[in-house]
Amino acid sequence: MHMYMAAAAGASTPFNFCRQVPHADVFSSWMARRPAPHVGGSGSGAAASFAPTFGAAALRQHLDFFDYLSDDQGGPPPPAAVPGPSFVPPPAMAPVEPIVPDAAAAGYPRSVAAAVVAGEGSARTTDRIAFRTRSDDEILDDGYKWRKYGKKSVKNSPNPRNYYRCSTEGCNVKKRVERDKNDSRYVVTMYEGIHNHVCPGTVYFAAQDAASGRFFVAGMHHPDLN
DNA sequence: CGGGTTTGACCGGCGC
DNA sequence: GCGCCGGTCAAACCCG
Repeated sequence: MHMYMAAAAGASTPFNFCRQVPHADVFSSWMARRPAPHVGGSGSGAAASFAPTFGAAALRQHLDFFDYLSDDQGGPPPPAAVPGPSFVPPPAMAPVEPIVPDAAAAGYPRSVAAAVVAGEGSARTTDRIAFRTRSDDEILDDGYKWRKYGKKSVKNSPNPRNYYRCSTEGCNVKKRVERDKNDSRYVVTMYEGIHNHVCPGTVYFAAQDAASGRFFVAGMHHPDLN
């Protein structure tokens, strides 16, 4: 029999959240509904790896907050696809607003957005994801450490847009945060890139070998909970 | 003193 | 070519 213990250490999380925060269920619900090719340029790995970290329980929490991004016109089309025939939205899941490709939603140059809309994966050079949460606090604690490098007022919006970069050396993940111009109760967050480092504060579970008594890293998730 | 924030300047893409 | 706009830079500043 193994004895498990938690060790404070980093863990390689493929996408941008490494901590279960009140906002995370929004992200995961969105990930579950989102067609994989839009999630990351390298494929569906991000979605597949992310889902176990934020499970069904998370999906059932914090229902009053929302879901997902809006585009600059505020009238995105309905979701084009739902990944996997077996996916069933949790009964209490908050209504999900229509999904549009994140590049278009994030206000990227029209050429890039159009390429993403058209499914031209080669046109994009980074992974981008955007979503919207109802929050008084614009800074959601996603477990990573961010450094603000810019603030800009954007046209047609009364709210400024803030620019953040991952503080970890060598990691060029960025995020933009701004209040929804149509409803300032909501915060629109857009991530760009994949962290290339472990997440500060993520818990590893270590296991002890009964024979030798030695500890070893068993993974990010408690084996009994897998 | 080191690291993060602020903020005006600068730059490049895009539309006209 | 010009102007607008979004994104980034970097110096000054702030804070623990």
